[in-house]
Amino acid sequence: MGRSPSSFDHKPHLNKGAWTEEEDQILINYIKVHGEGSWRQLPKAAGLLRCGKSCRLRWTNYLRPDLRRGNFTEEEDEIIVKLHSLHGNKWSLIAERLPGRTDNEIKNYWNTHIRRKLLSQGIDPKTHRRINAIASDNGGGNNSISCIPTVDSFQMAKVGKSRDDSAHNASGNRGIGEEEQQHQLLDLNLDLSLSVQSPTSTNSEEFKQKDSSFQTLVKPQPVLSHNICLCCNLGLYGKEGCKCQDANSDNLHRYL
DNA sequence: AAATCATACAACCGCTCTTGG
DNA sequence: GCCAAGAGCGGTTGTATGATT
Repeated sequence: MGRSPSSFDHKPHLNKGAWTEEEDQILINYIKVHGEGSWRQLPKAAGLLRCGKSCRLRWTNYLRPDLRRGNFTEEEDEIIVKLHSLHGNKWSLIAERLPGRTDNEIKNYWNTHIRRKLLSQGIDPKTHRRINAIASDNGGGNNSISCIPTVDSFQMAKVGKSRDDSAHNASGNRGIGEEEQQHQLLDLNLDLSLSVQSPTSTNSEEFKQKDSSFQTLVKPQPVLSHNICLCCNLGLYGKEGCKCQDANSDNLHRYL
């Protein structure tokens, strides 16, 4: 469908590779004046020897003023794992829920940090299920297409964090034992898997559905059925950004 | 100090989706 | 409804930097 993907490639004079400060400045200045959009025309209009695609990427992933640079926080970690367990590699969808983070950044962070962490904990980062559980599933001859994943990984990520923390703590205080952790995980092993998903479902519908299931099943404490903000949906009630105490907030009902 | 390996992340590539004529 | 252009997304690669030998 559409034009050939490489149609922009046969312009030999286009720059590639790392952007220079000068190029960045030109792009920033141009967008300040003209705003985003029309990426195809932008390089020519701005006087950049780049393809529009490259300009868009540079702006959205690096130059946008609302970007939040720096390390991911523990909360962001948790959010990413949760959302990935719901939506898989839908990085743009995940990025929507993390203001100031880009899909590219999250994708990179997933591949370099979280993915590895989950693997080291015996969790398949694709399915969010314990690796031996997957093996036994396969042995069971279950041919149904799997799987909207479980939340094992999220819980394990949290456990991992606390493990890491305790490892750094000389006193070695551990809240709960390995077995108990395992037990808790089993309790929360929510296999939301279904058969083949309807091709007509839109992302947002899909998102709402999954989010509501997720919220219903995962949230451990009682939840009011109204005025729930994003933070609460992600288990961050009362933390920075939580709007639930503000009954008039525009961010309310975001998921409901 | 040099070589090698590992990691992080910016940028590119190829594909699909959306939109307008 | 069809087609082409533009935009966006996810996967992959290239390279700079840090750690280790």
